[in-house]
Amino acid sequence: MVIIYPKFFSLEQEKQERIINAALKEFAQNGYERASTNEIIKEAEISKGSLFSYFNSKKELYLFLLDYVVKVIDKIYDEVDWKETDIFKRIKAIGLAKFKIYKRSPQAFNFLKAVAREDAVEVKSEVNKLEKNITESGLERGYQNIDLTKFREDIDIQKTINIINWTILSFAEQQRDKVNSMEDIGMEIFKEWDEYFDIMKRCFYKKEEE
Amino acid sequence: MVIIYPKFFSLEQEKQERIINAALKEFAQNGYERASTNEIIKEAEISKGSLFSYFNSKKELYLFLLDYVVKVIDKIYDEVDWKETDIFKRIKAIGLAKFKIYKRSPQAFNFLKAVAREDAVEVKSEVNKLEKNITESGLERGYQNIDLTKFREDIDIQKTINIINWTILSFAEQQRDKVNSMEDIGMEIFKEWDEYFDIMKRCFYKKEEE
Amino acid sequence: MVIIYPKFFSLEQEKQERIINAALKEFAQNGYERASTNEIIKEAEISKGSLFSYFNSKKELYLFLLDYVVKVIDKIYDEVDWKETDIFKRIKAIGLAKFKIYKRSPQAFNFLKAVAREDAVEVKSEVNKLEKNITESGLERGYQNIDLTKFREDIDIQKTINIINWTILSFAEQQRDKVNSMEDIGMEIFKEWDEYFDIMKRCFYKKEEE
Amino acid sequence: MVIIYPKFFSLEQEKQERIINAALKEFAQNGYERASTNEIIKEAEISKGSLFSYFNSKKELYLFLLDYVVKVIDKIYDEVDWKETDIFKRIKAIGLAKFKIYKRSPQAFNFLKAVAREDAVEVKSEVNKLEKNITESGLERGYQNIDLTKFREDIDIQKTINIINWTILSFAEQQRDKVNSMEDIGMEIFKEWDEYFDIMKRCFYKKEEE
DNA sequence: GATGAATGAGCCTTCATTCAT
DNA sequence: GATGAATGAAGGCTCATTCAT
Repeated sequence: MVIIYPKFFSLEQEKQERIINAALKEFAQNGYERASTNEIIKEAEISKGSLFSYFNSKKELYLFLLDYVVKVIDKIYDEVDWKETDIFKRIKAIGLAKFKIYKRSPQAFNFLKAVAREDAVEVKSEVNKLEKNITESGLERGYQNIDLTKFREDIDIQKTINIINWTILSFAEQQRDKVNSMEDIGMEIFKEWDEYFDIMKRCFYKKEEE
Repeated sequence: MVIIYPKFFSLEQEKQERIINAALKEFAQNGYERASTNEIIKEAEISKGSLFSYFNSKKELYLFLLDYVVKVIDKIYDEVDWKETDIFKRIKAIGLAKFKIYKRSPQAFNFLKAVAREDAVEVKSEVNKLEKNITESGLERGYQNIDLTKFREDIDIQKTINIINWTILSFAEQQRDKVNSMEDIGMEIFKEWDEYFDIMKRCFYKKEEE
Repeated sequence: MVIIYPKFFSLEQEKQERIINAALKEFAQNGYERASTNEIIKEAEISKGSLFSYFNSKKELYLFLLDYVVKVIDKIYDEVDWKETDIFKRIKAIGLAKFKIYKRSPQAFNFLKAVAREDAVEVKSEVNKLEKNITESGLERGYQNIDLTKFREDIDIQKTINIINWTILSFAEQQRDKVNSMEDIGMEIFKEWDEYFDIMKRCFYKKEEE
Repeated sequence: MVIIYPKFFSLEQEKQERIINAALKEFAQNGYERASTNEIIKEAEISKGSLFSYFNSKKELYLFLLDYVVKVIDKIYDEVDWKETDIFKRIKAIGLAKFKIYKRSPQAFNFLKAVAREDAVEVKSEVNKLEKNITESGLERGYQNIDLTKFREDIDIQKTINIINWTILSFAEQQRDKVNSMEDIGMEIFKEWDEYFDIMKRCFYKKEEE
């Protein structure tokens, strides 16, 4: 399961990045199957033989990138303030962290976005595994240390958190389809986001909170 | 724009179904581009020449399936009781109709799910057209005649309906990922579903509803 | 070598003609290989099975047409006045006969023209055989009973006749490339033709002829 | 318009020739449309992928060959003595040059012959361009600097030159059909050729020439 | 270690021919 | 005898992977 790529990692940093970015970009733009190794080597300015000596196949390259983006996600969580106990503020903090990371490595985000839509049989099982992983560990971490006493007492809190979560994710996806690139994102999105938060706070929290 | 396929429709029912199901399955699993007509004819047990005499190209076959699933969706709406004005009962009715149809043609559902992720240039415009169609007519019909007075007055109703909708869809997707086949689905899922409804009803409706 | 097609010949005259004309046209327009039996049956309004029961293959159909046009050519020679002994008048008579026949069955001429350019391996040998046949029997008949005393005595008459013949054929081919269809042919071509005749008469005949 | 094929030209000479000859042969025998790249690679003993990496498509391969044969033709004219002003000696010089080139690359000649009959839409315009080119530059060069005073004054010189030209070409074609390979060609053909020249000289030149 | 030419299985599509009705 | 649905070999072309240099 754990494969390391000694040949690749012994390359100079800059070359590694060139290859990773070229590959992320190509897979993000075209999906697994339609992505062309030719385009990747052209963009990364390396030879065909090199690519296949670092990784052994297109599939392994893809799997490597999957691992790579997991680390990027981890960085997001590192930037979040885990002391904040209000769930909506926490979610917001995570969202902002994501946004900052995106600014730093947009390729990884686009790739991740594409991964979510990937359905090539050859990599499907790995993709699903990753997704389950992310979701679970995300939830675990994401909702650690949350102050659950703020919630109304007549509702199932875990399910309510699910509703909040699904709402955020679905809203994000809806926005993603609206904008062409993350560059377009402005503050008005965050404003609309807050409006959803307000509804949920008003409905799911006890009367006199905050 | 409206092409009919007389050769295909004059086949015996059973063969038509074999072909449709084989094609739906292959496209659902692999997306437009990577789907192989070879696999389709193998699964449907027909010859290459036949497939291309019924439909004229891979693209037309795909477009035909697009039309086909629209009809499946329409059947869903035909089974729904549109006189019911309570939004949760309405959603439940739609959900049950979907479920019944799914039992009858599961391939169509998987295909539709794949269509949503399709980005092959060759069929993109048609896919988009369909999606716009479904979304619009879906929303139009889905939320027609709903009694909005039941909602609390201190929240934006349209946004609240979005939350309800996203919750239902996300819940359904989550369930879909859990079970391997729809065969496994039992009543306990509907029970859990109702629990989400209860939370939302309790939170989004006025105090004294029913 | 001699194959007859009893099934075909027992059809009613009108149907035979429909098939022949459709086939001549399709082969003339597209050459042997690119010609489509589908187009032929569509134009002739018969079924696929019928075509292949009359003739057994595309190749036999083509060979049949080859035979058919030979008969058309024979008709040309039947219309020529073989009593005329002057070679140039004879050639002109043949040319005019060709022209008249063309008016009656242009398809056959276009087919013949296409045959001359045919190079499909599958029918090449038969085409060559036919061409040799036509050329030889054409020359035999064409130059029967010619008054050779008109020619100068210091030149080889057979070779001179070859020169005349080649000149006529090459001139005709040149004209054929210029005009798009036989419809365009006017009298000015015959005038230019006569000018070549004049040169040759002046040069190859004895001084004081006629 | 001018495409070069660096991948192809960087192959070793012998391989280039194998490919060129295989392609010339296949196109000559079958015409553009019916020629099979499969046959070409089989004959040239290269792989499918290779052929399409050198040239990008069947069409480009064909166009490349068109260019190639133009160069062969140019070589012919380079070997001709353009100071000779007698038309028959000039024609003979051209004929001999052609013959020598033919010995070196017979495939090119057969290809050129097939090109003249080509009517595939995909390459028609290029073929026509080439033909116009050849015809014009051929006539221009071929009959440059000819001493026209040798001709009789009572005939149209241009038409007479046409007759001479057609005779030569037709004679050559007749010979080509008689022999199976150019290996068979001996001096007796040139002897017969001279006899035609003698007739024409005697008839078309003024009485007291040379 | 790096290169990129070579490979060949696989893609979609066409069409002459067969054969059950 | 007539039909046309079914067949499958062959077409041009792509691309991940290999391997001699």
